[in-house]
Amino acid sequence: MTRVTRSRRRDDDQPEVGRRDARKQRTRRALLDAALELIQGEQSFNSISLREVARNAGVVPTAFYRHFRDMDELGLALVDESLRALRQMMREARAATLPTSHLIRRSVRTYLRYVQDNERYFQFLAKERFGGGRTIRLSIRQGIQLFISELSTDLARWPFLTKYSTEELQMFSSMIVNLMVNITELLLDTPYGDEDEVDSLAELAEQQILLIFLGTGQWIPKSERRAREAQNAATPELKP
Amino acid sequence: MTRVTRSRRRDDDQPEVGRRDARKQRTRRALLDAALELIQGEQSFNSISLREVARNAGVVPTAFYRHFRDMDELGLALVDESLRALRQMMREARAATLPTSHLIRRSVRTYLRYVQDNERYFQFLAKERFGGGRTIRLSIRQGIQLFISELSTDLARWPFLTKYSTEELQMFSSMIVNLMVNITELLLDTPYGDEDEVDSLAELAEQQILLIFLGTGQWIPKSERRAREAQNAATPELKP
DNA sequence: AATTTAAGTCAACACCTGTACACAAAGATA
DNA sequence: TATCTTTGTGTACAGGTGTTGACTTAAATT
Repeated sequence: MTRVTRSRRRDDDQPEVGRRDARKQRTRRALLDAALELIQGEQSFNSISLREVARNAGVVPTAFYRHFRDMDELGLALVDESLRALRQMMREARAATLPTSHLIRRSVRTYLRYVQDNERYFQFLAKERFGGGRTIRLSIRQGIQLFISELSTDLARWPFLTKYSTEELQMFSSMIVNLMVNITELLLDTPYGDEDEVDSLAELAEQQILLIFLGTGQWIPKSERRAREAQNAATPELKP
Repeated sequence: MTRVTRSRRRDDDQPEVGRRDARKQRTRRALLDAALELIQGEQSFNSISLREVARNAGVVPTAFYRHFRDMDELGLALVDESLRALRQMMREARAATLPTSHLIRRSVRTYLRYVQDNERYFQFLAKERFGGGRTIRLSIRQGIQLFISELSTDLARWPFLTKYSTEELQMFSSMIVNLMVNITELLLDTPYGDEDEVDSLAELAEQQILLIFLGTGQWIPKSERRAREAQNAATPELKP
């Protein structure tokens, strides 16, 4: 019972462009948008129903199944979409090369602006990072881990960080990324258009990142630590 | 139509101890426990139903209303319970006074141990911090802010931090607390009993906290910054 | 001992949910 | 043009949901 009649679908994964597929993509988009909109108003992704999504997309419930097997699959599609958009933005942000302090300032500002412009996606990510099902949670965390790795390789190119192992650089990066995640989540709960609040959040982020860099300046690389261990305390000590 | 018949309830808020109230407290507890248990298995708080909670507590749905107006009220009770327990634990942890590095190590270890022992509460907090309704979200954030303030006043007593303003100390504290929140959320997703993973998480937390303290050692206090501004750059600069 | 109070039960309601199935319409294929 | 394929519709069902009101039962109060 193998399928003999082959449709015009080609073997490569290029998007279809027929009039019918255009229509399909349009309602698929409508479903995704409906879900995002409902998440903003409602509580979380798994407290909205398939019927609600369909209704909000102007489509009958059963039509939903033409696009997604169930709500989980739609959720995964949203994760993918959100992270893909974010990654592209970060790639653009890294294009510019500037002196350190300006680079921090600029990166933070453009990132926060981006979050504001794509609020719906970040609301979704923030809520599902821990609230969602296991698969969704894991794919979000995996996405964040990817950002940490990318930032890590960027840091490796900075002159005053070359002496550190990749493991150490990963730690520095993860602190910065986590810090930004935190700021993001604060930003999402500030009423839209409150530019003063956004400014102070940006300033806070800059200061926190700066503090971390100041810390790295004093951090004793793992490679050097052994030598000092012989005559000194085990862990790098604070200067009182 | 003021109520004339007064029950034996006294005006102070001491807990009642009658046989009937004992019974009431018992099923109230059963409801809270049922909710916590369901949250662990299910997705999030707002995807579990009143009937489920009642059923899981061995009680008929309508009995629920004798204890909580609706699920939101139960949610708030859970927030309160979770944070109250945590605060008490932190108070105990601060009791011991030890040299700096040992104090960090000890605090981190006992905290993580506590999280493991009260996993259900922290699961709930992590999931509802962003996934829940507005009131629950806010009361959780307010609770976290309280920890930041308490840590901040503790830091103020440390000799090498006395030169900083309360605002700056708040920033340091918030970084440490947020860092620990992050570690907590990682801990919650490690399978129970994997002590090696717990150990490496503890070590990671210690290193990150240490890095922040190293940063504070290089941080130029706001009070001194003005004097340097005259002849130097605006923000404290990195030594390359 | 008589009465009041309150925790828990029972049955019922109107509503919403996910999904199955048969069908209509229109684009794609032959 | 005739046939096949696919997207979306309509109907229907079994089950779960929050909330109601009138009830039992036992402890607390008088």
